[in-house]
Parts: sequence; structure tokens; C-alpha cells
Amino acid sequence: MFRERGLDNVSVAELMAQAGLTHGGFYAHFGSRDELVAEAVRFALLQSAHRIYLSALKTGDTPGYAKLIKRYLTAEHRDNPHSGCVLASLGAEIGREEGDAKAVFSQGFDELIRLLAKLSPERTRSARRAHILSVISSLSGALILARAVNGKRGSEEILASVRTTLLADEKRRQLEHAVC
Amino acid sequence: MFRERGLDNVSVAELMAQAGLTHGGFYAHFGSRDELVAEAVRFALLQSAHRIYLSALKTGDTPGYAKLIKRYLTAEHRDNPHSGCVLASLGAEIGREEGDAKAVFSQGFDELIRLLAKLSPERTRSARRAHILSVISSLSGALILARAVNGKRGSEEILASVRTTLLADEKRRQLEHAVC
DNA sequence: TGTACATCAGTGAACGCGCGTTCACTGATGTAC
DNA sequence: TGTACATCAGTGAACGCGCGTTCACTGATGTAC
Repeated sequence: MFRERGLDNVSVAELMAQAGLTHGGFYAHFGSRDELVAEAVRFALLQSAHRIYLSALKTGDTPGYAKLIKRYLTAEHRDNPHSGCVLASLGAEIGREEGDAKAVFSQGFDELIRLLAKLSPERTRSARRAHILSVISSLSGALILARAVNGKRGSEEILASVRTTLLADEKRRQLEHAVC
Repeated sequence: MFRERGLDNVSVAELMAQAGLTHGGFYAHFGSRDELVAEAVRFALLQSAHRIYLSALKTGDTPGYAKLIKRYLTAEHRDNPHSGCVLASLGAEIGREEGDAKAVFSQGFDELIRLLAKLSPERTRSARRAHILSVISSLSGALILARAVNGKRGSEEILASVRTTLLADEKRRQLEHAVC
């Protein structure tokens, strides 16, 4: 619900109703709404990390990041923020948060990068991190813009453009590696 | 104020107080809060477009997009969302909006891309658009992540990594152009 | 097996609060004569 | 130049509403004896 509507637009009552309960019982499970937000961010980030990593695992001769790029930048992902990447749906809002949510995000994000860095073909650890950070930035930025734009045409153009450009960049990168 | 706190976290009263007025007078200027939000998005987008274009204009032998990348991915930009790029600060929230704000954003975004596409060295119009869309996605995504992460170290790593990777990608792209 | 009691998730009314919006009113400004 | 009036941005109290949180209470479940 948070990923779909934003951190501010989900009330405790709605959320409890969705769980089939009434609002009062909420505080038997969480000390405050903020506490739940932090927990939700942790869960969504772990879920995203898990799925991103799985979809980026190499199979056959397709490099991991190529699969990641192709699966991330789809109309289906764009249209289903509720189950999609939390970086794209809540990243900006988490940046404005000050409490636990931001700390939880930071830690989870670092774990995600560490995980994904293993899939980069770069030679040094820092180069692998830089590579992955760049890919992740492109992907989340593109998804955000694809969601912000009105109308299918412009939205698809963003997804397709970034997908193509990113894959071409990765190919050139590989070529350079092969030459050197 | 919207770019700094998000579309939901600015009240009409606060906003009017900031303008040195009382809240009641608001409706002598806008029909509703939503109307103001749309107007604010239009203003911020025009401002961003203007500044991005100016900073991306070629000077001497530095390509336009290289300057854009270097100026966009700075700690100063990260720490000043109130005057910064609206794609990064409000993109995700605009994606959830349904009314005028989204329509206004879509139109302004298309104008921004058309403007920036002129600075791309690609040969065809669609290749220029694709190139610019990819750069803009990377930049806004990176800035969002740099803001979401807690602590200077991780945040600087994101900015530096994406800056370096993007500039290297652009160099490879140029090289390929020179060879072909 | 049966009884008394403790625990605690869940209920639903109530709270104080800040929100967007309305509205009767004010008072400075500009216009008509 | 002076007077009467219209206009309208701005004021501030009031509205209905939904919010996060509290709290006395319920009732099912598990434990002690």
C-alpha cells in the first residue's frame, strides 16, 4: 500500500481494514505508525533485493545485468508499483524522512548493492560497485519518469530508450574489456 | 516548498504564511490547493528545464552533456532540493497524481526532452531523444538515491560512481562515433 | 478431567489536532461624476 | 479638486473531516492447580 500510494497516503485505519481488522488493534503490533513505515520499508527493500538478485543471476550466456535491465524496464513493472521496486516508488520520500525509515533504508540499500556488485564483470570491488550503482540509478530513474508521464506513448518511449541505451552501453563496456 | 517537503506535506496555511499572508486569502488566487500544485509543478519544471539547458550548452570543447552531468550530480544539488531538479524531488509523487499536475508535468517534460535532445551528438532525432532520456534517468535516479541514503560516505559514493560511469559511457559512445 | 485465573489480540468510541475550504467582513485602491 | 461608490485582495473565525493515538472493555486461548 505504501509503494502504491506513498508513505503519507495510507491511514492506519485503511491498513488495518485491509488486514481484516479494526484500527484500534494496530497498537498491539506496532508502537507507532512511523515504526510500521520503517518495517514496511525494510520488508519491501528485502523483497526487491531478493527479486532483483534472482532475476540478475546469470543463466546460460546472457549476462546478469542484461536480464535485470530487461525485466526491470517493463510496462508491467511500471503499472504495478505495489509489488515493484521500492527505490523507484519510495526513494524520494525516504530521502525526506528523518527517523528509522531512512536508517533502515540505508542499511538495506547497502546490502542490495553489495549483493548486486557480485554480478558485475568489473575487475575491482569499487568498480563493480560503481557499475551497479549506475545501473540501479538509471533503472529507478527511468521507472519513475515512465510513471510520471501521462499516456502510453511517452511512457513506453522512456522505457524502451533507457533499455536500449543501457544495453548498448553495457555492450561497449564488454567490448572494451575484451580488447584490453 | 513542495520540492523540499513533498506535495502532501505543505499546508495552505504554511504556504500563505511564507508569502506573508493569512490562509483565507489563498482562494482569491487559486481555485483549490490542487490548482496551485499543478501551477507549482509547471513553474518548477520550467525552471529546471531552463537551468538544465543553460548548464548543458556547449562552451569550448566540453560537450554539453558532460557539463550537465558534472553539475547535476553534486552535494550542493543533493542538499538543496528546494531549488533543484523537480524530476528527482517530485517525479514519483507526480506519478501517483491523477489530475492537472500529471498532465502539466507530462507536457513540460516533453518540452524539456525536446530541448535537451538538441545537445545530443547522435545522428537521428529518435537516437538523440533516447540518449537524453537515458542520461536524464540516470541523473534523477542517482540524485534520489543519494538523498535517500543516510550518511555522507554512501551518498558521495553514489554521486561519484554515477558521474564517473556516465562520463566513461559517454566517452566510449564518442569513440564509437569517431571510429564508424 | 474440570475449574479459576492471567494474558493479550482485537474492538469501537472518544480525544485533540491540523487540514482544505467557506464566508462575512475590512479597508485600500481606482473610477465616475 | 472633491465626493460617492464599486472592486477585490486580504483577514480571521468557523465548518466538517480524517487523521494518529488512547483506552476501557471483550472474549478467546493457554496455564496452574
